[in-house]
Amino acid sequence: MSEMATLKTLAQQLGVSISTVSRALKNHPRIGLKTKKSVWELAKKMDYQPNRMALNLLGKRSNTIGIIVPKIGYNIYSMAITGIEDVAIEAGFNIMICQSNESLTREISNVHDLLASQADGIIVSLAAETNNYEHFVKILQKEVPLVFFNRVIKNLPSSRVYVDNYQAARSAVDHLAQQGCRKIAFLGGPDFLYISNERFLGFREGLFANDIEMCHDMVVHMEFGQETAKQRMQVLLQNTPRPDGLFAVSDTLAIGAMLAIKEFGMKIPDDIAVVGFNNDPVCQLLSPTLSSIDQNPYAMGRMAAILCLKQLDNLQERENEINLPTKLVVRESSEKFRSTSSPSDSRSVW
Amino acid sequence: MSEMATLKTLAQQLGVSISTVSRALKNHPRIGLKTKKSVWELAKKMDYQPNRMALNLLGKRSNTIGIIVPKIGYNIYSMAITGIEDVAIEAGFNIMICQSNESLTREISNVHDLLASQADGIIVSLAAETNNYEHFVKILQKEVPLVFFNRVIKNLPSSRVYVDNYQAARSAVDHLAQQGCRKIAFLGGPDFLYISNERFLGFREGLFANDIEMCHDMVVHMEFGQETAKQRMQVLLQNTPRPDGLFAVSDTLAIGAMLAIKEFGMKIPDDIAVVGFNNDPVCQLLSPTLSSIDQNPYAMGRMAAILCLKQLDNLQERENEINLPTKLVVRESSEKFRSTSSPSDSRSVW
DNA sequence: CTGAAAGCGCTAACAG
DNA sequence: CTGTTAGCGCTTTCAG
Repeated sequence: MSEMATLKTLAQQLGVSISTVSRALKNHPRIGLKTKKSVWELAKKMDYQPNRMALNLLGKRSNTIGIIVPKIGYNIYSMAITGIEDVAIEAGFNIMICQSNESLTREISNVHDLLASQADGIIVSLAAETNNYEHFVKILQKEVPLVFFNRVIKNLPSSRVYVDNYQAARSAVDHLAQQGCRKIAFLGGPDFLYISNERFLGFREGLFANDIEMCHDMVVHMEFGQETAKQRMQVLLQNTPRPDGLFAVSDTLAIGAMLAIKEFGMKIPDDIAVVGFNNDPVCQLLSPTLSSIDQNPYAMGRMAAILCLKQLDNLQERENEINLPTKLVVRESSEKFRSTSSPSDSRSVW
Repeated sequence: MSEMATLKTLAQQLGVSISTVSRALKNHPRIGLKTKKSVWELAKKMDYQPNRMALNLLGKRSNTIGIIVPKIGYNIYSMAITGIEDVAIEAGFNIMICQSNESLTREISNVHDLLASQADGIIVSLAAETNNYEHFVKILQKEVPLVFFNRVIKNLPSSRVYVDNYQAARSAVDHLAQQGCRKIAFLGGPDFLYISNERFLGFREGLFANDIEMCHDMVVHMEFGQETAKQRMQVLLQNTPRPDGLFAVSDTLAIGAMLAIKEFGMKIPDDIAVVGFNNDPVCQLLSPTLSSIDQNPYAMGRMAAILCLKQLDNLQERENEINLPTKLVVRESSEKFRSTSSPSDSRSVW
């Protein structure tokens, strides 16, 4: 790398002291106008940029906030990251993104990397595998602000941003019941994952409220992954009774299930109606288009970043909890009686 | 943030000098065994972590490589980033990801941010808008390693990783011609974008080689974006003659076009055969499934990172050029005569 | 109005 | 085997 201009360089060339240059650059009141001018000019000419590492060392801040997500390729995470980024940049922070790849081991090493890099705050959405929270306790011990979003942990003194998963699931089941479904299956993530469980509770309550009996072998918990979902659905389709409705806790799972259903020769939504979760853009491209619950990941990311910065300013602000609204977007995959009055491709129910 | 343990802290507690602690921690040969032990123990107990900022300041390296991509949500970029990340982490580097959002202004500010953060190297895939390269010249002037991938610039002394777009496009056209298409349309990105142009040249040559006349109003250049592509395709469908084949330089454009074709009431591939570019996972989920050119973005990312690190070690290694292979993945959208012998959902042609 | 000096956390000569 | 010193680039007292 070419020798960067430093305060020292500038000072020598101008025959003044380092501190004068420093002050001139920051428009300090008691610096001579002509001195200021000449400093400014030389700085521009030499393209001087203050050395961030020195600043950071001095300020004991890295001005970086770390992010850990399962995979940046999942639409909700790329959207959430964009939200975090927008807030962070505006506040003069950089972001450092890590992918856990749904692996606990990797997530632990992500945490260590971020801590070693002196991240000023850490924002996390859990890996599917994560059933052990020691690495997060470490963050807390170091008093580094910690915010969870989407896949959150409840019993840790940290902030959380997520949606009312219980209500969202209930609304999905209500909708399926309205479509005439009486045997509704549930495709969920690992059962120790809080949000998956909340969605299950909402599901169960939905069945109850609609006088539908819950059939235990229609409730499936698994790792996330389209292929796994497909296999699990294939099994469900062999069982008797066969489901006539399906609620999946992610669009990826719903898609895997749809593939299985099609291969099995059944029609969606006529034989089985399907509702997913996340409202991934791909939902609109499927045939049939997939009904799903939208949770506005961009807003979730923004909120998470805001809470993180708040903690940085004021340690008291630890442990905030924000609930964002969801909306069920109804599309072809769950609409057995096609509404004749609906002009657009989907209707939204808040 | 709680007071982090520093060398000073440890030294004071042990009643030795800072340098002794430093040396003990690095297993320096000439340090007493018992001293080492006690240092090691206290360090573990206090969870000492060397301060990265201090290290960086000293080494004049940030140990960070910067990445600028149009959008992390695009599958090829999230895959490429994963490739870069894997290489970088193994080499002890962190990555800093920026999104240009296809905007030149944003890209310029990304470059400034990364430069200000003292990125040790920068890896870029151009924004669609970018038709001015001054900001990259600035990187070069500072002698910061610069590597382009996928959307590259040719006439700048930097490294490049991309595929043989010309050949890839030719193979797509050859395939369409084999399917009996005689009026093949082209949906491209901005015409000043090098790779889009190369794909156009391959397209043109493909037509020529197959004795097909090029019809100028079947060649469209535009911003990237599904909606725009849909609109542009709607126009093409009104024209006479109407295309019976389509090659799009990205899957997003192909998808926009497919939506237009369906709405217009034509059948894919029977009336119009379609081939996209990138082999996004969504290709397999569409109806019909979309034929596309795969360019192995993960490998592209890895390669870009490797070239970047090489430049860091040795400035002479500037300006490497790597060409990765592509393969055309044939799916339903372009197979007019369904092969009876094909058991799987797609055939691959290298 | 400007300069000198100390210090952020760490390493690497240079001395013992 | 261990301590002292200087210095990475910058800000910030404290002295002029």
